[in-house]
Amino acid sequence: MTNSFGNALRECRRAAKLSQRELANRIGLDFSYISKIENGRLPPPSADTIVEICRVLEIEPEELLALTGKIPSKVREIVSSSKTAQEFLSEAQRMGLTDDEWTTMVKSLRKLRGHD
Amino acid sequence: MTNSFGNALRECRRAAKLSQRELANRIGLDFSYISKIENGRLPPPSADTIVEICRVLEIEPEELLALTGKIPSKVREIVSSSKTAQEFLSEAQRMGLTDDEWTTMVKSLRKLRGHD
DNA sequence: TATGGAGTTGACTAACAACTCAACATGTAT
DNA sequence: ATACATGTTGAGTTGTTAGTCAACTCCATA
Repeated sequence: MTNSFGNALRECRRAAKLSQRELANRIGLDFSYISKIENGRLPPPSADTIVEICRVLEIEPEELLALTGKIPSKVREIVSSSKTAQEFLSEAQRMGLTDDEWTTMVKSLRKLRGHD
Repeated sequence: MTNSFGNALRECRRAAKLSQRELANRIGLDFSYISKIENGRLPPPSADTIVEICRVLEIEPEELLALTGKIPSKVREIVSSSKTAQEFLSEAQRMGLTDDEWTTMVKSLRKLRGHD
């Protein structure tokens, strides 16, 4: 529980068969930073960096992000720029949506346009 | 456009008939800080300070908070704790929802349960 | 046994956030 | 004219975020 992010990152990185150096190079970070994060010596990186890491590891960023309590800047942008989006989220918060209900909403979202 | 928060704050403060010094004193801030914020010389204060300001001015903090582009803590909580909620928002971001579409989503949200 | 790849650690830093302090300007009432 | 409340500004402070750099250690294999 103390270092769930670091542990998850290490697992994902190993699953992708990358060394700390390789991963770090592809994002443009110092490899020692990766090491410290994996060992919980430093807190998780910024949301944007997490997204970058996931891009390189070819995994979806949601799980790692959820472990950190951080919100990616793109998402923050829509949330803070659209009044209607805020309304939506306030309502969702008020209702206290379950995971299943969120999943239903994702489906509604996809039905909004023809299904791509 | 450039300084909506500062302008709104100034209006609210004047409506409450408080000087910058009075307002600042009641929160425990330096009055010159209020001045700079009102003039857009400094960015809006922290969310907590905004809430304090609103408490003193006897107004609801939502409007001023919304002007700052900061994510209200309620919303931040759901978004950061639920992987599915993040998935939803990432998808919404990817699709670039219009305001009308967000409104549709709010309706879907309400249909999710019987109408409370 | 030495060469190289992988990981760990301590010390340091640049940029930013959220302010304070001191000095000065301006407007108003006396 | 002056006294005082109010507002503005430049410069500096303190803490946090998100890392870097150089110096190690450990391990496999040629």
